[in-house]
Amino acid sequence: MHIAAETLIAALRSQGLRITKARRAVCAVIALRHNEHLTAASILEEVRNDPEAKADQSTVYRTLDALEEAGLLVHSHLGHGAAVYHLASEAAHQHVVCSNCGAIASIPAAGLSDWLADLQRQTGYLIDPAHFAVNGLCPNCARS
Amino acid sequence: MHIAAETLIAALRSQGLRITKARRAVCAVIALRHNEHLTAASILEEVRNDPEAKADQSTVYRTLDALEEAGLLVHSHLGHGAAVYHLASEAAHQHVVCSNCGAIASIPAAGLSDWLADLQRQTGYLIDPAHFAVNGLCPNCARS
DNA sequence: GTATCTGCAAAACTTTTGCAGTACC
DNA sequence: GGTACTGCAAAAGTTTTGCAGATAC
Repeated sequence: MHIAAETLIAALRSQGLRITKARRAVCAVIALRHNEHLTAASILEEVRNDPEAKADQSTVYRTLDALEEAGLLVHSHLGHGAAVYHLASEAAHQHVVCSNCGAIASIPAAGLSDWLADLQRQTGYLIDPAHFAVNGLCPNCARS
Repeated sequence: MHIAAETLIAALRSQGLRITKARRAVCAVIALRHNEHLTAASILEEVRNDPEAKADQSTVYRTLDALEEAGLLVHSHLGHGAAVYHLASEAAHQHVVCSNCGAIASIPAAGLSDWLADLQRQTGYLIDPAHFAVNGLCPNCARS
């Protein structure tokens, strides 16, 4: 799965939002690293490494909010620490979070749709199948 | 499902931990309210309402840690706010969290074991089937 | 008696917000 | 030119930690 920073930028523009250096920088990082588990902190650090572009913490958060509002990004609070962001356009996948060390693994969603449909019927909630988290112990921590 | 505060206390004692007023108070709240979605804050408030027993914030957290360490309690960070605690002895269940307002609903686990087994094979993670979270929109928020 | 636990206070961490100035359209 | 965005700084909310004194065993 690949997405260009320009795609994100274009989407922001089409929402009537202004395109600034800070927003370009954040979009660039997301486009480049979307297959990792991005946190606001890691995005901020990455942006700061780029001598061309700088953006404040609050601007990063505001940009992430804007992207989420535009439906391009989703985030959630998986473990004990910071929220994880990823592209809404990515294939649905699950996260497994280590209860001990916080390590995160991804696995594709499969064999879940029936269960999710049931869940939706039972709770009345509109389930977001693209994103949820399972707790467990990662191989390392399980050994101890 | 019912559990007595004494059961929790006994478990702590059997771990070689000392039984104090603060720990009794926290255990009492958990025993009483375990079917709600307990947060550290709500437990603290409850303990403070009891004129007999008082416990500091940090003591509540440390007691919750101790109970978790003893395998009696689990907690996880479901939404944007505080972590939710519940008894490990409770029947496995899932949480559905509203991405918008943070409302939480529970549903029983069913039809998931196969999928979880697969997940365990694929990731090497030792999955905790008793606890995980699905994101979605609650009926109220879904309407808007 | 002594190791463990508590309360207090302060810090750590993530995220949000107010506001004056900057820059996009 | 005017509105939207940015940076800075400070606050809010949850959880952790250091330490001196208290208490369970």
